[in-house]
Amino acid sequence: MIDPRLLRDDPDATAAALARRGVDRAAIEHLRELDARRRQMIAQLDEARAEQAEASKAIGRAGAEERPALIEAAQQYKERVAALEEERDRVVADHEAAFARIPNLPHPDAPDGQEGEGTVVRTFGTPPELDDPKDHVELLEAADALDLARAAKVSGARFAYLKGEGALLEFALVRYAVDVAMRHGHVPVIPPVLVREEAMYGTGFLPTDEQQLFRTRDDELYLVGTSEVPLAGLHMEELLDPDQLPLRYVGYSPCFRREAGAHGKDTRGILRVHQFEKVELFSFVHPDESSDEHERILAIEEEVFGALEIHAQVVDIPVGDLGASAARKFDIEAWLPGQQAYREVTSCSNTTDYQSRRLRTRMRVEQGPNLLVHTLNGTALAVQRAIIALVEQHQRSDGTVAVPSALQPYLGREVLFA
RNA sequence: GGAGGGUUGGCCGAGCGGACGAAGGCAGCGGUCUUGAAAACCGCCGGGCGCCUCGCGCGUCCCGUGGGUUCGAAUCCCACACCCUCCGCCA
Repeated sequence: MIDPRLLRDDPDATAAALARRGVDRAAIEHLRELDARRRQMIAQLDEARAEQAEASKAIGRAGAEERPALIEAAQQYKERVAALEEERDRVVADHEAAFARIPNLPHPDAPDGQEGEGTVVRTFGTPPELDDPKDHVELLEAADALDLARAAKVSGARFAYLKGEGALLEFALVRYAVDVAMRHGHVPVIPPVLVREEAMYGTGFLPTDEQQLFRTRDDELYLVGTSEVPLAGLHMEELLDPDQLPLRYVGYSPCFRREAGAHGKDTRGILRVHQFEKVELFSFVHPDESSDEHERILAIEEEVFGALEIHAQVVDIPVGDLGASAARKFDIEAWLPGQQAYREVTSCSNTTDYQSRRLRTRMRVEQGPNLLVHTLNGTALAVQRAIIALVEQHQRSDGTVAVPSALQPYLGREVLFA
């Protein structure tokens, strides 16, 4: 949710910023009208309530003989307040619904453009030289580290079994990534992965991404698509002391995505599956510090992949491809020899106060009004995609995979699939 | 799954239809005292929204959440959530 006051105080600049994300002027005007009506209704209702309270208090002070007449006279206030409350509720609901669908204001430095038009900021690592690269499915299945056929029988398309060294690879990568994050001050967390609607709404996945979410039938809970959701919710409805900030976490959890609308896309292997595991970075920071924190999180991501000796590029995502809650986003795209393409392996977003406004996570300010904190999230390591990049880039002609030295202590071996 | 108890401000804890945003205590902040500190004493000490003559003002809402009764609800009624105890089940 954006700040309604911004629209009130500086409508032109706000409209211009939102126009970059495709929100048109008519929608802006509609929001302004709803905001004005809402405030008018609140003022009217407050006034009516003040009158009613005054009348009621007079009854309390009055003697027994005067009361019946006063009570009768007070009846009218009750009806008027009730009518105004009803109208206020309607206006507030309209206001909420309209604002909930407005995406976050883009960061001034975020580039214009649509999906696929991002700016490559830099590349790192050395591109592998491979004569006849196999893709991850060939490599992993040959080593019995991946079983897609049986997963399809048990769970359907876009599910997988990681077995043997495939399963060990996950344990090693996760622990490795968590260690890197912890070195940078992030506290490890295993969060709940079933959450209430409120948490989904608060993080901006509802109402805009509903078709991406798995929902439980009997309990009105959602399976999270990322641990960003429960991590963001960790401090909902809290007023934090400034000296508690920044709060930095690293979560490990499975992630569930319906991938509706992605039919026929990335159907091979484990690049795009309904269930995967991810190590996620999350920070709550003072609003002045979110841009710096964003760079910090991106640096951790680069460290994770850099030390795995994976060649990749950092992309500044254009405003047309941002999620609803993000003001700016950087992806790391690793080179996948099996596809001869750079594909997204991490993503980090600065969601400024968009999530904290809905989740009501604030910080105390000595002088002046308390502030909403800024929240940021980033992928330390998405297990399945990291496995793909790792085995495809470090494969050797005999189908074995060289383990980068940073991972060897975690895996307990120098070569996989031997 | 069954039975019972609970949810009040940063914390503890009173209040059980009218003067209650809520006693009292603790913590915190400011002051008096003191060479300094402690103690003692005095004062301050929640949040949201709205208004504006933008004043360290005014109004309104918030005692788990949402409804209801009433001129008036922290207090009465209903539903839900969460926590605790016991039984059952269970990694």
